[in-house]
Amino acid sequence: MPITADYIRIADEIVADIRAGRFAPGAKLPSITQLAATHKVSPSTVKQVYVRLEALRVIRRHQGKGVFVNDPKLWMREP
Amino acid sequence: MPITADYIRIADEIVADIRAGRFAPGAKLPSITQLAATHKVSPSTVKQVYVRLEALRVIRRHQGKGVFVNDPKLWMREP
DNA sequence: CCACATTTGTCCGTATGTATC
DNA sequence: AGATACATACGGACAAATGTG
Repeated sequence: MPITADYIRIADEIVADIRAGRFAPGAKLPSITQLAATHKVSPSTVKQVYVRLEALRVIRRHQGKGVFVNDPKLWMREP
Repeated sequence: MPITADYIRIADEIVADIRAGRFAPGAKLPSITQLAATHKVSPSTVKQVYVRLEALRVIRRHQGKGVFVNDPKLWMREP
């Protein structure tokens, strides 16, 4: 049974949170520092989470402002 | 005109290479060390390239073997 | 306008582990 | 056994954008 990497697990949790409505489209996600603290990982790891979610178009990163949830219509898809 | 980050520029070049047929589906991409050398960036930056391309499903990373091109049908799309 | 704190952006270097050849 | 290659995580350094006072 493979253990999932932190940066993928955390990314998946954020996607699940969005799908569950715990983060609305346009909402600001926790800062890198905060997320690192709550998940007990380094800021570098959280940055990688956000790089991944940005590639998936789940979020937009905005330097100096924060990280924001994209409209799910932009990224939701089957499979 | 904003300058693009290395890890995005390199990722885009690889996608362009695939679209142009310079890398066929299933082909093995250059190793991280090689790609870092030819682009004059650090291995860390190339890893970030591959994390991004994996999220976009352009490639599969296979520990100990290499990085391979996915079938474009898996990831090509109109935005 | 300026100073400051906060936040993300990018890149680098290192350490350790695991898989493959 | 040894070499090669990717996997993950961490830490640091500096830049750039933003907001506040």
